Amino acid sequence: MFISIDPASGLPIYLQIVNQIKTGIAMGRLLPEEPLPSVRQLALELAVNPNTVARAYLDLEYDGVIYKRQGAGTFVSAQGVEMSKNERRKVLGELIEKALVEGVNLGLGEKELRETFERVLERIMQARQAETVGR
Amino acid sequence: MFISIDPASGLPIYLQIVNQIKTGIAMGRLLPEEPLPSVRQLALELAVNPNTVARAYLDLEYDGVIYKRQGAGTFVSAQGVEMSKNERRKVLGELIEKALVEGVNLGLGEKELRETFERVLERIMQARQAETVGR
DNA sequence: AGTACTGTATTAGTTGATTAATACAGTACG
DNA sequence: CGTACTGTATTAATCAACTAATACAGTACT
Repeated sequence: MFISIDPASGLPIYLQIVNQIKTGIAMGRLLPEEPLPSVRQLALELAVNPNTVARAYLDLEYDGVIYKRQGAGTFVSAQGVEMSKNERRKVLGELIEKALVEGVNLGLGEKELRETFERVLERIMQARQAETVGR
Repeated sequence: MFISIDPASGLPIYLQIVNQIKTGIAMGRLLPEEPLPSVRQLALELAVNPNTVARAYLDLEYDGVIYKRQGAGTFVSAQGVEMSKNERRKVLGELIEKALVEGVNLGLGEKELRETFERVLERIMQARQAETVGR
């Protein structure tokens, strides 16, 4: 697995797991229906209590990006967020606003904000395509 | 003052203050060198301990968006973040990545991501211009 | 100088988040 | 059917975040 914990990060372990898995899915490194490591397996690998991993998986399930089947394991969802498109746009809008407010207060101009956005978007989209092509 | 606290928000009071002031500055509702309400005044208004407001102001000062002068009060900085442009882009990039990862996992496509970004950016830029023109 | 305003420091109480130990319960599959 | 794997529940310890009470210290301004 590609997950690594940084004890000095200050961010709770379970959130580090959540973030990295979310990023992995968004980047296409984890494809729909692909199994995640079992709670125990990942816990062992990260030298962490199984409950901590379970907590991360719980969050991810709540967000709809993974699903679980007792005895079988945990899997990446196939794009199944039960939210209206408007709600999803609202959530996204708030996160983008947060980023832009920060950017403006850092003294960055409209052009730089656009450039940074494009750069990040391109990177994500290219990563996704590279992954979905290779399998 | 335009700040309002939502006790049910879950977000700490001091962070609600920080966010709203940052947004206010980014939107141009608060202009450089403009004074903020005193710690006591805002605390009274929000029915909150002065230290809570002070804590918010401390964060804002650390981020460089305000500065304080004993006896005189607290003021909006004039774009004074001491960070290289590269560092600032990195910070912004991380926040945008976070937003985009979330957006992708919500099932939004490239087009919708762009649209949402443009919508939010336009809103901020227009607000800024409206404010800076009116004074 | 004195009064009334600024922000600051100290201390302490409360609460919730985080993680872990450990024991439980359900499913796969030889 | 039983063993070995899944995830789950319970409980508890620890720690840090948050907020408040209260007292302190510096500046403005008449």
